[in-house]
Amino acid sequence: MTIQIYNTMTRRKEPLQLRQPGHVGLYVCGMTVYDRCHIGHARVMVVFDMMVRYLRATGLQVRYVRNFTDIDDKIIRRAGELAISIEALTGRYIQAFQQDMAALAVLPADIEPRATDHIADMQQLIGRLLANGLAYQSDGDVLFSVDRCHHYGQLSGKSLTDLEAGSRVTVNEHKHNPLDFVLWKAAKAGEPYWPSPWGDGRPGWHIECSAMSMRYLGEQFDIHGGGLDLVFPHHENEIAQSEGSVGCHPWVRHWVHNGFVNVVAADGQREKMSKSLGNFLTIEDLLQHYPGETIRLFILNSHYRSPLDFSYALLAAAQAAMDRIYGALRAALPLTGDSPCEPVAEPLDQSDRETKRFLQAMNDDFNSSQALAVLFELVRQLNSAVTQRDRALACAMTGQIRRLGTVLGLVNTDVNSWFQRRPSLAAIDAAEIERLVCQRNEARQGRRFAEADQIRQALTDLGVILQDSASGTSWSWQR
RNA sequence: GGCCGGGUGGCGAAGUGGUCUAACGCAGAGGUCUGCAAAACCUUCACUCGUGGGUUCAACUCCCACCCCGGCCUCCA
Repeated sequence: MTIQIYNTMTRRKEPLQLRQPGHVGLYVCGMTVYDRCHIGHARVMVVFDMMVRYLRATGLQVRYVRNFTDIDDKIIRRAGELAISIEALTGRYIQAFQQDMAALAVLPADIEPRATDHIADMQQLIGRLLANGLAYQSDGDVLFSVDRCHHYGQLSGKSLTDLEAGSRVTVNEHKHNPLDFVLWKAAKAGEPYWPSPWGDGRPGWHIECSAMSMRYLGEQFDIHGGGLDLVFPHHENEIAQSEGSVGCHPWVRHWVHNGFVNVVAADGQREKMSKSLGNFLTIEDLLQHYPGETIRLFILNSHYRSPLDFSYALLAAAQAAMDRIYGALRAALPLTGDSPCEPVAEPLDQSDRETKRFLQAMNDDFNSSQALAVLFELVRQLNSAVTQRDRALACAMTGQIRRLGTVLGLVNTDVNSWFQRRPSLAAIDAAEIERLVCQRNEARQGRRFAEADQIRQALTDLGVILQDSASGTSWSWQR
């Protein structure tokens, strides 16, 4: 079964073609670290994490590179505002990023390079571009000459003439073409700089991704990803400068972009969530209300290329869906024992109908939405198995749910801790709850139902939900 | 203005020439179970896929027009 993957360059799904069979080189444009991550960032990270997990689950060897942009105008400005060093600022937000990713079950990339550690690589590329006549110096800057690039505009489906006609870029004296972009910026007073053959300065934004991706994946590689908003100009420029410097085409085989997260405003209008619009919610904010897995399910419930509207109501629905999965696993616990969780040690095969359908969905441009549907079918089967007290089937289904869930980065939590994650405002602790549950069960055994109901009501008022079953009473915090 | 996406039930969201009288989740209704609940299970919940034409034996799925929404063309995931 081949994996079909949508290529922004050709605007169609294509079979995944690897330069080296069995090995995938993947580069994703990461964060500019000057603030907390918002849900838009969460989406890119979760989506590509899901892809990496899946590619690995099919037996492919993936080398995943995701960078940190740790030098740029916004970082410099922000550090100035906070009166701290750039290193302190970027260090702080890299740490915050890693915390957020851990909560979302996003695995670290294999290599997480920082721009400032690759200045020499960038300078080398810039030197080659100058030597190849594709770049020029002007007032201490080094600029890329888009007119010298035949393919310019191919990725974003734009032509140079269209771009110039509709250009909002102000005409700049020292640019040959208004669309020329900076490779190396001359140092300004008070800003950090590095020495270079063209004078002191710092790199332009786009060159870092060319330098770091080629550094770790070679001059040509398989997949380059990022948010849809990076298609133009960032990725367009990366292609121009990369192909121009190393002289290979195509530089990258597959271009993969995820859709935006939109925010629905009070008036019903939706718009892209972004830093510049100031309408963003941070992952940290969301984690106050819901576990990371719920946010992850919310993201993976729609296809990665579709727009995704965010609201707390939608997140609540995702929470209910997660509870359904964990609810089934919990109900099965008395039958299956504590940890029938099978690690994904071996590549997924098509041994059963559900796994086959799961693979088919994921092979079709990572259709996580359909894959999730398979997961929920397994959940129903597990519930039935538990009702029928079919231990073998319950164990099998539990294993399947854990196994396929892991491929999506879901179902990572211990069942009881999922339901017993204590809300911050809770006025009662677990020991006290257990004590009351026992007391109530004694009352029930003595058929003193009024007393039992009274205890249950008291717990309900404190936000604790009870469920009686043949194998005992379980409790959860109210959502 | 140029260029891209998209409009599917109460909500979210798959599907994209016949298997679709449309997956899956949330919410709702009825039933089973339960001391009562809850959960679970069963049944039910779009004769219909923005609107109007066209192509076809057959369209939600292809083509045309129109309406509406979002995005890119500037930093942005």
